[in-house]
Amino acid sequence: MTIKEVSEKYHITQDTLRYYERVGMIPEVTRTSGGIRDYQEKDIGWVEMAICMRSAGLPVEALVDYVRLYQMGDETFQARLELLEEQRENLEEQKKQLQAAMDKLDYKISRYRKAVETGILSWEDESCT
Amino acid sequence: MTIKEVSEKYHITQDTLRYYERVGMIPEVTRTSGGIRDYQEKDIGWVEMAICMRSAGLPVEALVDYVRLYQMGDETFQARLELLEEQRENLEEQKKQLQAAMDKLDYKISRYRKAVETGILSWEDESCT
DNA sequence: ACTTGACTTGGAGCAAACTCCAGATGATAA
DNA sequence: TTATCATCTGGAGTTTGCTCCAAGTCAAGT
Repeated sequence: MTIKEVSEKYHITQDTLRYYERVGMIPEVTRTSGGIRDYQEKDIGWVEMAICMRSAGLPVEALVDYVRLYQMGDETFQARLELLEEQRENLEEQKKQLQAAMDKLDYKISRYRKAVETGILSWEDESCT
Repeated sequence: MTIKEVSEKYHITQDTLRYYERVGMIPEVTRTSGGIRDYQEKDIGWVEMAICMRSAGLPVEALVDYVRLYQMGDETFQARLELLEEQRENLEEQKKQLQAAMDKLDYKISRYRKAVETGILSWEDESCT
């Protein structure tokens, strides 16, 4: 698969794909004899995972660390597990904050809607605690 | 409440508090006659809301827009509601991506744990599709 | 062989969201 | 009143994560 095909499949620019590889967020991609990227299934697997993790907000650096450990082989097994667990906890925390903000937004939206109905268009508490 | 007290209460730097005000993410804070910030309840309400929304990833610009509309008065009521609804949808999307990443992480972690038990320390699919 | 178009690299540029700094001013205690 | 400390402002600097560019190479069609 060419870089163009991968970029179209995952709606991500070619520049970003090269960037991910350059910084080590994914391992080096398979090349043709001429030096052109030719994404194999395993390369695409890494791309998918990178996109998924980034879309959830995992830092690039965490993924770089993971790939580095992965390439160091089986001795880094425990370290990799710990890295994943740490990132999982971060996402858990992030989820809580997301939910808190959504709850607040929902509350404000419901009040705005009610205000539209009644024609009373203002109130005091912007924080909605 | 002084800026120091607010910064300690919400674990946010004084610089960030000033920045939020400077860019218009919160309305201008009440001042003493000497020009020193003296956060009142309503100021703190805005700070709380700003911190909550930012922690969920809402862009600064969206909050600036909201405050601007708020300060323009009742004519902007509908626009404010729409802004909130749009941001709510963004969070909904963000939540889905977060969940997808968490599911993937959970799967990987469970495989790593199983591998530790059995002593078989590697497998092929890094993408865990 | 030559042209056209996709792909390559290294490095520069950019937007977002802070973060830090210097020099000035305000508040407080001796 | 003077020293000390907190806070002020405007502006510069930093970090993260891309994004763009120029100059060169590769590949496919004529």
